[in-house]
Amino acid sequence: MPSDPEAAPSRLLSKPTWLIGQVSVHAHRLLTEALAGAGARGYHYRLLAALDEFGPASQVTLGRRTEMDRSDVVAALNELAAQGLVERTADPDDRRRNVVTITPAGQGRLGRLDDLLAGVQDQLLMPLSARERRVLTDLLARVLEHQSTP
Amino acid sequence: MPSDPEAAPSRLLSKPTWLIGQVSVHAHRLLTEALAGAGARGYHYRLLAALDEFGPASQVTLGRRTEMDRSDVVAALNELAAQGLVERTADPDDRRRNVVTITPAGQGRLGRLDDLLAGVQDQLLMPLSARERRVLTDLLARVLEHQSTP
DNA sequence: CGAATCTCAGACGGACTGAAATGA
DNA sequence: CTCATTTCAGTCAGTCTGAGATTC
Repeated sequence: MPSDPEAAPSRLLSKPTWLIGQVSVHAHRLLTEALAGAGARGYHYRLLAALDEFGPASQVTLGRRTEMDRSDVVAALNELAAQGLVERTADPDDRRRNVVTITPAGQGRLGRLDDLLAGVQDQLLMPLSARERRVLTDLLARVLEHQSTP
Repeated sequence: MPSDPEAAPSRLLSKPTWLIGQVSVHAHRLLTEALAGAGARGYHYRLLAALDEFGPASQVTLGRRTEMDRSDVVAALNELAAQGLVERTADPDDRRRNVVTITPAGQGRLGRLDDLLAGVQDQLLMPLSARERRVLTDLLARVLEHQSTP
């Protein structure tokens, strides 16, 4: 019976795809727990961030910007609207569309979630210096950029 | 209507947790597709790698080493055994246990999957130099290490 | 007519839980 | 009796698909 029964095979530990997957699981758990503590979910933050940055938008556009399924956009907006954080109004130019707008309350909420998520980044990247964090972010962004432009 | 309807909010694009999640999704897709082309799944590779590196082991031990659920270990081993890549034998010291062993055919298979996965790493990290790849791997490993030892 | 948008109900694959069977 | 291991059936949450209603 070998020494450490918890150790992962070195084949896996040395593979970027494995490391990224493991870190991603960890990050997702930190994120979900922090948001749950504030009564929110990742979908809510994504939608509020998109509305705050780009202004009012239709639901399909929101789905594209936040990488969300059309179905999940509907459900998450229902929850946000019930709390008065966004408003749905019929688009006068195209009455198939809902134009979704962030409310002042929604912006306040977004600000508080921003602080919360900044704490999560800090928690995740604890072992790295400020410089190393920038390097990591830069490398990841470049890998991601290349994905969309092959 | 703003310019690029595909652009994600900068709040998200600048957050390590978001970047890691996006890269992880991309990496997982590359991995799954490559393995599917060879008629395999990630679980198969993980199990073969653990068996090759640490030698014969019980199913619970394999589950801990590969981060797999006990249930999924059973199913994946069934598939590997059906192809003659592993063998299950009763442990003479504790007959509750199955001792799982990799066969020569399994080692051959593992070698071929290794080549395949090396290609996937290359594909994922295409935009980075060899040095940058090492830096990225090192930073990720340190973040991960800190997770288990808080 | 065909195409796009919103909405809901249900499907679908992956991960996990519970419990039976076996044996220490 | 209690605990550990293997195994299967079933559950569960997250994501996506199909279809209907509406409007262009």
